[in-house]
Amino acid sequence: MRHHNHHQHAHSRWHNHRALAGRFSLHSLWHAIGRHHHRRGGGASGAGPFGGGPFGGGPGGFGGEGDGFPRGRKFTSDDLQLMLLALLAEQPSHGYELIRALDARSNGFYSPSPGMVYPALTYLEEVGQVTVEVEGNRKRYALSEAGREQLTANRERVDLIFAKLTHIARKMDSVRRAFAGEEPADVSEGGWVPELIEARRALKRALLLRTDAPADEQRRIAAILARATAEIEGKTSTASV
DNA sequence: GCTAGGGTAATGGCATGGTG
DNA sequence: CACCATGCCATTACCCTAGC
Repeated sequence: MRHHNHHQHAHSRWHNHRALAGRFSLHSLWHAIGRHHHRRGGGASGAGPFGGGPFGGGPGGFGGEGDGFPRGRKFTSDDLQLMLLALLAEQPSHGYELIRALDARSNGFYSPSPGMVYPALTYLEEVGQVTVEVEGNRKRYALSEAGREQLTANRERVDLIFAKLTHIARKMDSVRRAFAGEEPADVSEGGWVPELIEARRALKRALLLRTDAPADEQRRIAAILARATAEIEGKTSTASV
């Protein structure tokens, strides 16, 4: 009800480590401002679904062919917020419940840590997209009107994210089975038929070989891909494999 | 002018503490 | 005893500066 005793215990521990830490207080940032916006000054790569992923310009070269399992960052906090909104739209719940929901939905692939979720919820509350109802010392979050609008505005994005989650979940499952030695890799790509997998691989290869293509050539390719995308979205029924 | 290295900032996860 | 919330620490990526 009215138990407000955070930040009491923190001092002792923080004091200890503080000596060797050349850093300064980042912690106050979270609940003070809510959340740090903008990644960095001129950050080039950033807002993708898999976001400023683990592989950027640093060590490790280019790793993810888009698939493979990024062990580090999975989703941007932007995307996380959208997912939270979507979940809350279905049913108001506590922060912990949301974590578990995400975890379940992705077959354990994506279980955002508390340190990520709670600040996100706090932020959403601050911008008025969710409302908080304190029940004892738990907080029940619910979607607000503004949140509903935000969700509607980004419906497409949300669907994409969840689709990706489902896709990964299936893949996860098949990998698990592979480890168990049950089935080889019949559906290793998450339920895609071999023809599709092969086609996608061929496409990647073709693109890689043209990594140095001049601008005109790149535009031509872009047009082709755009056309393909349109066609895919246009007639989802008959697979032209 | 280009490449390499170092430094700074941000994100994600883990650990601790508290309450029902 | 189990579950939830908060805070701190560690790791990773990006940008800037120095040297060749």
